[in-house]
Amino acid sequence: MSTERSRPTQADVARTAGVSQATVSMALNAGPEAMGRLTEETRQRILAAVEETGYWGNLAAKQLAGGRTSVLGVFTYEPVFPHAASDFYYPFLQGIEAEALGHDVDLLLFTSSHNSRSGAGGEGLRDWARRGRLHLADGCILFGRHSQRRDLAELLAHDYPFVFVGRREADGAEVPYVGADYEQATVEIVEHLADLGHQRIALALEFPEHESGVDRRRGFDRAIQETGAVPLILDGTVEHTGALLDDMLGTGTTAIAATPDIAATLRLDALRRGLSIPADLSIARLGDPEKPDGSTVGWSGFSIPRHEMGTGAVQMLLRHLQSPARPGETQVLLRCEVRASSTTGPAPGSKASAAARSRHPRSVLGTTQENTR
Amino acid sequence: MSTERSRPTQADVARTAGVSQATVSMALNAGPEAMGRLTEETRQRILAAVEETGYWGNLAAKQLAGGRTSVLGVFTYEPVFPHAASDFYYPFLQGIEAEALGHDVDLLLFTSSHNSRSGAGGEGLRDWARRGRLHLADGCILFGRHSQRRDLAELLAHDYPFVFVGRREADGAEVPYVGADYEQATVEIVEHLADLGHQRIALALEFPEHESGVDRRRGFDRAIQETGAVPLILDGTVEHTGALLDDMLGTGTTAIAATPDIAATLRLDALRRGLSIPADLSIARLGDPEKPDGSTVGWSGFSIPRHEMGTGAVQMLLRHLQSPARPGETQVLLRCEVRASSTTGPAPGSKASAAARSRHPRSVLGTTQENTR
DNA sequence: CTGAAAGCGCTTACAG
DNA sequence: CTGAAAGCGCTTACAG
Repeated sequence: MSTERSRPTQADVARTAGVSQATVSMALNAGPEAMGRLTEETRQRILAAVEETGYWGNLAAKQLAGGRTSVLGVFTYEPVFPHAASDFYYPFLQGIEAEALGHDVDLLLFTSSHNSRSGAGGEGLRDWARRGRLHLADGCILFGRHSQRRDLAELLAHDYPFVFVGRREADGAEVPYVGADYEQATVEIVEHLADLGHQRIALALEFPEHESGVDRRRGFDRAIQETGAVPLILDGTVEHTGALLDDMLGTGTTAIAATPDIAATLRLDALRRGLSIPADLSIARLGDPEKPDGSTVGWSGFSIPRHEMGTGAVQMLLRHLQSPARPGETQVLLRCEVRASSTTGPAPGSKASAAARSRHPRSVLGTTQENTR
Repeated sequence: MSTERSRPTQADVARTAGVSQATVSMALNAGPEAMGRLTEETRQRILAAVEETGYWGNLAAKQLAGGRTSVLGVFTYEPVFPHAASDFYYPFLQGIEAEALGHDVDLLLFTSSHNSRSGAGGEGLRDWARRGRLHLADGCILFGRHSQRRDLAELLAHDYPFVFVGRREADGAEVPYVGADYEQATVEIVEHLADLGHQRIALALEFPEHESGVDRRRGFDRAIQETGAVPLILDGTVEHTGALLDDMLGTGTTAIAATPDIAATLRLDALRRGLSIPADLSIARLGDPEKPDGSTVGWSGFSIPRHEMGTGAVQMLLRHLQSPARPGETQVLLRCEVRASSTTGPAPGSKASAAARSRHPRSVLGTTQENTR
């Protein structure tokens, strides 16, 4: 309960403790190693003085003098505030938080909502960057689908420490990230379908241009090569799943791998047309749904280790903060949990046996492990 | 695209622009008033140098030297991250954001979720405060139901600028807030019921101890005095609305004012018992529901000016930041929109006319205006 | 084991 | 109209 006008400083504490200001600094930041450099008695005296004066510390000064703030920023290209789509992002945040808590660092949310609304008035990340406000935090965790390449490039050029949750690219630079291995997961899904006897397999991606779409596409192509199945690339929009169905049926395609929202509406469309799943058509879901649809369908597909991506990103960031990132150690892909369930089955007319499923035991078990690319 | 190892400083900019460091500072912070103190030509030269060097500014230094960061903090005692209850809080945040955007200040979210989970590891606001991290922002907007009095007292004692969204009390100190006038709104609701001929009126509050409950209770008591109705104070829990109904029916009470969640379940209970609303029972809702129940019921009751509370709080905070708050100007209550709809009607057996409703024309119009207490 | 001193990158009077 | 200087509150070598 200080009655002074302005906040007490270390000098104030030092005065009432009868030591020098530098000693106060020592006592306050004493890591285990420096601990022995102070008498326990003076340390206690100083702590008492801290209480007495109501000293709080001045982060700005601390930071300026070269110390860390122990604050990590979180910037999201998606609206963080409650919102339909945000259920998808919640697990990421939980992971980030849990990990931060474990390391005793605080989290600061840089709000980007200017960005996600109308676009008026703000440019999101770049705004924060340009004004130097990003440096309120030692480094930053980024996530969200609508990231901008030039943002990342700018951050990289300025040597600002950050880690993206999800694989991202920037022009001519190595973006640090902790992502999910969509490519491998998609490979396994397509192989699973081929094993079930499907000869013609379709792919529908909601965001084919996006990194997450590119990865799935790459996995699809690879698996098609390996399995010798006939591919059908569909122009994927959630709105026109009817057209997708027509295309598939017209070409004799009996299985499809699709991003979650497309898969869900496609399934409903198919059922509405009297098709039965998986007897007439197998559908596999390439990821977790953005918006939980409350369905209890036993989807075949893979799920994204969102929590682990969050914790992993924080770990990587803290690591980079301690010692500069070495190239090749900045990009990590986590394994997705792949599972076969009730929306995929043997191709119509084929006699794929139960044994077919045993080809990828690992994927069905869904172990999560790191993969450095 | 600087290739230097560390971030460029004003000194670097000054060197390449051929001016002094202080001049760079001037040029960069030139408010309209100081604008005339620089040649347009040198200003341009400096801005060019800023681009060239990739200067970003150092907020810590800026703050330490006495300048503002132009960053406002937002601390919420509720989970900000997507959550059932958060729909209730969204409008507050929208208001806060909109206003901040208008004043060109950025918003920082101090995450408090440590707090809302298990309580392990963190104490929320006090954590931020003690480590001095609150000062990353010039001041702070607070909200959420689970605020701690001692937190506010501590902030006040340290002269940290903040404004609470919602009326809050602290021991022996004047907490700055922009709240909603629950007392007046409740008065109007009860008067409305009395006007409809109800002689016995019940009150059920979910959080009677909380400031928001105390205010409603005060309004209820006042209106009971004025109208001469017989009060019935019910022990309000959402879980036992059945018991509430019994109490009411047993005492011949024909109308009730209740906080939103109680009102909603009470209504369902009543309907289930074959009661008709409002013919047998009038129910008025004292506020907005925390969790939208998706009902399309035309509730009689009042709604909380959440968006305006958000904008008002930011305005007050910015005002206090410019010039220290004068006592008496720190507590504002906004008017709630009161409306009579289909869950309230004439008391059974009474002959209250339509004219009864005209007694409080203002409240029915629901104008929002400030009220300094 | 503790203190005196330099310096972090700014802003803000104060000189010229 | 621009520059030199002090100072914000810390941390971190460097002396004693």
